[in-house]
Amino acid sequence: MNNTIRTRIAPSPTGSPHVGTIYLSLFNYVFAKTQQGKFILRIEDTDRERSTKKSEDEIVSSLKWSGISWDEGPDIGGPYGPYRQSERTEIYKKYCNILLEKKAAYYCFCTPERIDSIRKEQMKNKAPVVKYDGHCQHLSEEEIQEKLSNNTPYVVRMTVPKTGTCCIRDLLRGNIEINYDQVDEQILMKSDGFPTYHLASVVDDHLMNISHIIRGEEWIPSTPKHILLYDYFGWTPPVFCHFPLLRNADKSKLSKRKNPTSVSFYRRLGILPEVLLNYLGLMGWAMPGGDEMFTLQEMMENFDINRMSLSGPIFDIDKLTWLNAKYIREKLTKEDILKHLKAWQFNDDYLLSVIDLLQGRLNLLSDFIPITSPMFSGMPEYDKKLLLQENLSEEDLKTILHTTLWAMEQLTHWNKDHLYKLFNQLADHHSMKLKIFSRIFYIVLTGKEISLPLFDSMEVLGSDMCRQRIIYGINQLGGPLGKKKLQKLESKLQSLKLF
RNA sequence: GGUCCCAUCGUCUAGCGGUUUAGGACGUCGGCCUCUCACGCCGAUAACACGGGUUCGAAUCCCGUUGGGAUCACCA
Repeated sequence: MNNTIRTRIAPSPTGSPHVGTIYLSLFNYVFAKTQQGKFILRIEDTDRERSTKKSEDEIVSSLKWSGISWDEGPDIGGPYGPYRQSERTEIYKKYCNILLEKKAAYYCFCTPERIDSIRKEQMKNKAPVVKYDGHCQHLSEEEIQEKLSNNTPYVVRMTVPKTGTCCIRDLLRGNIEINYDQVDEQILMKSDGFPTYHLASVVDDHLMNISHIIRGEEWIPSTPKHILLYDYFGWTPPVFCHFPLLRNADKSKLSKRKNPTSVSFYRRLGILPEVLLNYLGLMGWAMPGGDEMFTLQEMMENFDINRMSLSGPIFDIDKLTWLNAKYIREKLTKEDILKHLKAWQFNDDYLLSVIDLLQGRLNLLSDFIPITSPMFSGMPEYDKKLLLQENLSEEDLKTILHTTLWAMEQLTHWNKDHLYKLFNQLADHHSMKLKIFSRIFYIVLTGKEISLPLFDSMEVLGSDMCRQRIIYGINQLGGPLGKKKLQKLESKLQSLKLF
C-alpha cells in the first residue's frame, strides 16, 4: 500500500455543469496537488436515463476552461481506467456477486409499485424512518433460483445491520455517529444491470486508490452505506471530508430554480475563469493574511484544509462581479483583455452563428452592433411598461414566464425547432396567438420588441442565458409568484402534455 | 416528522481563552476627486442567536434551547 494522496471529482453527466462541481474540483485539486498527489476525473454515468455524452463533454470543457487539470480521466486515460462508469459494468457485477455470496447483499424481486406502496404506507403511518421492509431478504435459495430462471426482474440490495451505530470519521467534522436503523437497505444494482452510485463509487474509489473523498455534505447521511460496503469487502475506507454546500440567497442549497448554477452561464456572462476559481476559493476558505485576490498558485502555496469553515456560504454574484472587475482593472493588460474577449464571444464560431441570423437584415456593417447587442450582453435593459401592454396583468405575465421557464426545463434538445413547437403549445395553453405570446419573450430575452428571429436567437443564446433572462424578467415584474400559486401552476403544467 | 450537519455585520469572512471599544471585503449611504460615468480615496452603517455552565477571564471550551440547512429514490 502506498500513501500517495489521490482525490477525485466524480460528476454525473446529467445537464449543465454545476458551479458546485468546480468548487469541489478546486479543493480536491488543491488538496492533492499541495501534497504531491494526484487528482482524478471520473464520470458517473450509471443513470443511463439521464446521462448524456453532450453533458459529459460540457463538463470536461467547463473544467478545462476553469483552469483545473486532472492527472487521470476519461479523456486522457490513466493506470486505473476506464474512468467512465458505464464502461466498468463488468467490474461492478463481479463485486456485486462477491457481496451476494457473502450475504452482504440479496436479490429483491419487489416491483416498483410495491416499493411505492410500502413507502406511502410508512409515510401515512408517520414511521420515523421510511425504508425497505426486507421482504425479499429471507427468500429461500429455491425461490430465488426459480424467479431468476423465470427472468423475473430484480435488483440487488445491500444488507444493513438492524442495530448498532456507524461512526464516520470526518477530516473536518470529527466523528459523526449514525444509527444503522436509520439506514435503508439501498439498491446496489438496478434492474437494468447498472449499479447505483453507492456500489459504483465505493468500488471505483477503492480500485482507483482514492485516499481522500472530499465531497458535499449532502452525502453525510449515506456515508454509513459506503463504510459498510468497504467493510463487507474487507477494504480500508478512504478519509472522508464533507464540505459545506454552496447556497442560494435564502440559504437553501444552490439550485437552478433560484440562481444561475451552470458554469456555462458564468462563462457566457463574461466571468474570467481565474476569477471564478478565486471566488470559489473564498467560499468557506480564506487566505491566512486575508487577501481576497489570489491565483491558484498562491492559494496552493498557502493552503491548509483546516482553515475550512463549515457553514454553507451564499454564492453572491455581486461580489463575484466585483472581483471580476478588479481583475480586469488591476491584473490584466490590454492584450490580456483582447485575448479574453476573443476567447469569450469574439471568435469565428460565435460570430458566424450570429451573422447567420442577421444577414438578411443587415444594411450597413455599422448596424451589426446595435442589432446584435442582445447576443453579447448579460441581462437586457427595458422598461417594464413594454411588458404590460396587451392587457396582461403583472400576475398574468409572471404566470406565463414561470410556465415557460419550467416547460423549457423539460426540453431535451435546445434548438429552434423544438422551441418553436414548445412556444406554440404554450401560446395555445394560454389561449394566445403566438405573435402576442412571443412578443413578451422578445422583450424579456432581448430587451426589444423588434429583434432577430426569436427561436434562432434562443438557440444561439443557449438555455442558461435564456432561463436567466426570464428569471430576470420575473424579478423586473416584482419577483416570483407566491409559493401556493407556484405549486398550483406546476401541477397544472404537469397535467399538460407538452411534447 | 426521524436522523445528521451548521451558527461572528444583509453577504463572504478574520478571530482558534486575555493583545478586541470584535478586524478586512462585498453591498448600502454620505463626501472628495473629476468633461460625464466608472475607477480611486475618505467616512458612515452593521454581527459574536439565546440560556446555562467551565474559568481569575469566553466570540473562542462544554451542555441545552432556538434558528437555518441537508437527507430519507431502481438520481447522483
